[in-house]
This record gives sequence, C-alpha cells and structure tokens, in this order.
Amino acid sequence: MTRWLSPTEQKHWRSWLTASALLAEQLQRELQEGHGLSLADYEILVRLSESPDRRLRMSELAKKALSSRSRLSHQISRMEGLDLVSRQPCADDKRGQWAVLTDHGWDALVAAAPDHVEGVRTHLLDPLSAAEFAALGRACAKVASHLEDIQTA
Amino acid sequence: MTRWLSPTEQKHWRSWLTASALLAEQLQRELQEGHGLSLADYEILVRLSESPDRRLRMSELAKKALSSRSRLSHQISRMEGLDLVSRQPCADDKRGQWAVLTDHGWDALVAAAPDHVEGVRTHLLDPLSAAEFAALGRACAKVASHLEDIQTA
DNA sequence: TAAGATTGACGAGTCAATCTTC
DNA sequence: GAAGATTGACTCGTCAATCTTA
Repeated sequence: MTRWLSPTEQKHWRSWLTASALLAEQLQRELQEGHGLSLADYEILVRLSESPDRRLRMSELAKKALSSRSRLSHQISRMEGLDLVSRQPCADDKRGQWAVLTDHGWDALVAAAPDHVEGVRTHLLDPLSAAEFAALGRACAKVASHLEDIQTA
Repeated sequence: MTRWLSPTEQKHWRSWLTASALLAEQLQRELQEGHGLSLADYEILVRLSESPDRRLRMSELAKKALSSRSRLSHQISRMEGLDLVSRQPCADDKRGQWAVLTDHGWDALVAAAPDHVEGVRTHLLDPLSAAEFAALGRACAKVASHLEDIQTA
C-alpha cells in the first residue's frame, strides 16, 4: 500500500518544487543578463577561486560542483573558449588535468559576485526571518546529508 | 558596499543548493530507471490528470508546470511520440490547442506515482521530523510567493 | 584491469522568428 | 496589433564508447 501524501504534505512538497525551480531560474537570469554567465559557470569560478593556486583536478572539481565528469569536460571546454579557465597537464599523474582559473576568469567572478550575492539575499534571505532561514538551512543540510549517504553507499 | 553572506549564511545557502540539486537528480533517476519518465514528463502527466476531462490548454499547462511555451511545445511533441498525450484542436478558440492525457499516459502515471511518492517520502520527508518538514514547506511557500510576485510585476 | 579524462551522438532547453486567429 | 502556439538553430546535459596512464 502506498502511503500517499496528505493535503498538507502535498502543499509543502509543491512549495519546495516551486521555490527551487523559480529561485534557480531567477538567479540564472540575473547572472546571464548582468554578466553573461550561467549558474554552472559561476559555480566553477567560485570553486576554483577558493582552491590553492586557483586550480583543481577535473575530478575534484566535478565532485565539488556536483557535476558529472563528462558534463564538466564539456563545460570547461566552453569556458576555455571564453578565456575563463584553462587546462594544464598534471605532472604527478599523467592521466590528470588541472582546471585553472585565468586572470579574466577571476575578474569575471569579482565583477559578478556582488550582484549574485545581492540576488541571493533579495530572493531567499530577505523574504524570511533569520529563524526561518536557519530552519530552512538545517532541514536542507539533513536532506543533503541523507542523499550523499545514498550516493556513496 | 556588498553585504556578503556570513559563514553561517553561506553554509545554509550551500545546503539549499546541494539539497535541491541532489534531490532532483535522485528523483529523476528513480523515475527514469523505473518507468522511463523524466521529472518533466511526470509533472505534465500529473497536471493533466488533475484537470477536467484530463486536458488543458497549452498555455495553461505551461503556467502550471512552470514551463515556457516553446519548451512545453517541444516536450508535448516528444510525449505525443510516446503516446502519453495527444493534441486536439480547440473549438472555442481556433488559435488554441488542448493537450490531452491518453489512456496510455494515464496508465503510465498510475504505474509511476506510487514509486515516485515513495521516493519523495524516503528522500525528503523521512530524513526530517514533521516539524522540520513543515518549517521547510512554509519557508519555501514564502520564497515562492516572493518570486511569483516578481514575475508578474 | 581500473582510474582520469575526453569525445560524439543524441535528447532537452532557450531564444528569436513565424504563422494563425483574435 | 496582440495572443496562442509552433518551429528551427543553437546551446547544454547524458550516455556509452574510447584513449591514456597507473
């Protein structure tokens, strides 16, 4: 027997679906119109900027950016074309490649970040009280943790 | 001056990003492997099944499914090929089209729904207490409401 | 044989242009 | 002219196959 969702559970579930879809769409649009970057591009720039020497191995980067290897490969190729990142061979492991943030990639991130953070505040933090946002964050952390466990299991 | 996110705010924000990405990915995978449907297909089937005569005008359906018109057009074309839906001309307004759930589409939904609901329970409801889930839902409703206001403004 | 990474073909989304009817 | 809907070209993601080094 399927245990269907109660009307209230349904309502909450739909709210989740709507909020996650609309928020991603809104932030993507702002980033695209303001700075010509996709959300995926931005995520890559952030991860590289936070890493030692502003570089990461392709597979490390794929994990951190919640991407698949082939998706990341295609994406890095496009971003190389835009001079946002470059590829460099890995000395230790000749199978490997480094994805490296270019100066232009760094500049693009520095230019986009304030607007993007402003968008996150406006569309996610501001509509909620501090307590509501904290509750949201904690719930998401639990859900994320559950899903990460599944993946590795 | 940009008001950057505090470390705690950052953590919550990343939790949101991770949870929404991994949950969508997991539910999509289960639906695809178990029933050969994408999340987008499923959403269409649900909306049509809930509508009078199991049909909706294309533009109505696009709104309800949070889709654009052109995206929906392409998607309905694919789903027509799978015999999940069909198009029918609209008598009242000759510009319009009905998207109609086929018998096979109905069967596909009936077959997939229990597994999908089970997935939503397992990956979203179960990892949280009832209070935590309710708080998540209410926060999402506020955020969704804010974003809907922007769109129409 | 497995791990790191890439490639190419195909399915899906976006945008601007188009066609028909209102 | 505006609304409902579709189309085609281009971009992005997925999957299976491939290549190289470990």
